[in-house]
Amino acid sequence: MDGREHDERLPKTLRLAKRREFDRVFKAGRRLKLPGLTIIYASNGKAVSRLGISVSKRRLPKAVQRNRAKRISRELFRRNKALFGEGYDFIFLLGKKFLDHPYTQYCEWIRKALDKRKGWMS
RNA sequence: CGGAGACAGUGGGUGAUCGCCGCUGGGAAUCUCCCAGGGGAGGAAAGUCCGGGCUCCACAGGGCAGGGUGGUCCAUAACGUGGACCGGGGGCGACCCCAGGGAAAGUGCCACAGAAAACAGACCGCCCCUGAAGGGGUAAGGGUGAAAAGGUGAGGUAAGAGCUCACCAGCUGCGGGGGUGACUCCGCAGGCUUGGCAAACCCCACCCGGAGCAAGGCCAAAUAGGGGAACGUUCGAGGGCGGCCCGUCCGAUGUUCCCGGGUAGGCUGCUUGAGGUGGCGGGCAACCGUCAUCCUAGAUGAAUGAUCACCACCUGCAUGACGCAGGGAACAGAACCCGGCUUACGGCUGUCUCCGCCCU
RNA sequence: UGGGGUGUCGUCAAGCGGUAAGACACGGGUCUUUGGAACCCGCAUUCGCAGGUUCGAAUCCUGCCACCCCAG
Repeated sequence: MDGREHDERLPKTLRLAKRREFDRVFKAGRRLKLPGLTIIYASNGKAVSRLGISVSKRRLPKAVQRNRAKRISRELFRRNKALFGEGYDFIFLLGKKFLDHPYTQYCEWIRKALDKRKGWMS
């Protein structure tokens, strides 16, 4: 894949960082369920789409597991930014089974799921 | 060769592509981007079980309450940690384990069994008196129990008993030798001997103020409210001065400005430290001194990653050799910083020691 | 990050140094044509785990493990 054509960067400005931002998406967002992963999204009125990750200490009790799950989640968003369009905030809500499936499997699932919901873009 | 004991080290590497967070330099340019360089998890970062530094609060000194520690001497900033030694226990041994002060200050507990479980006492028994019932003496033997009031031998006696004696064990006191000390060795005297549990209450000695970096410090929107100044408006409510009007002051209200507290948010604390490495010196050692040298993460909805290839390195098969297949790790992720303890952990390497068997 | 609490049979639980109450459930039996109810009997050798103290530990001490709750 040619990195110059697609912007695969993910600086802090494309991340949700405040409690209010998370609360807004949780309250107003629509949900998309995958095994071990729930994607919540809501439009944000900006020119870019942003990512927030939420993982419960109850579901993944060890810090190593949580860190790894977050990193894989970031890669999923970063390498597939084109799929997520513009002007939306996404929250990846990670579950206990998230680490049971490999990265490539989730790439496939997200691609299919977002294709099916083409309508939400327009 | 096999088994065992005590320790120490290591905790993957190279390359490619796409990313993340600080730092330094430069450029856009205004609080965000771009380029280059360099840095970016651990031996336990963990559990949060102890101890300190640091910060704020409290505080004359001392005591009480509460909590902790518990052989001795060292080490240390300090410790519940470490070292050496003493005492006790386990192992053929290398070696390992021990909260290891006080029970003749006091209180309490010791189930069941047993006569009796702690100022002793007497079931069977033994002995004496006696016609028997019963009375008296005794603690050697039996039996119970986790534990039964020194052990062995001799004398002694109606039968017996430290009742007497010798030796042994233990206790107390004194003297002497060794050791800083815990303690140990030797001698003498005493009374013959006084159970266990203080991780039961307790006594003794020593130690401990409380909270925690979300500590603490600084900057500071919006909104509401507080203080002050200036100007202005009108029904000027109401009130003070005044006999009354006028006037004047306070004042509800409006605009502007200033001040202080302070929320969101931001900055700081924030990484150079009881620091690492090496040499020399002191000490049995823990550790200490000194010289040289090095700078080694600072995130904050929280960076240190993903994908691919190859290789160290393991496992299995095959073994004359080449090789083939699979895996490519385990435990685990910094959150103010150190010293310990404890727990988790795949594989590999090294040093010293003990026991057994065989060969020379 | 800091603080607090609980682990005893399948479930709810008492016991707090001396052979581990009880209830429900479960298994067997009596009764009944059968089922239910009732009655009788049975049911914890690891009291979360590992050491230690004690003659003796679910209970006391130490170290772990798991779960739950609270503050921000």
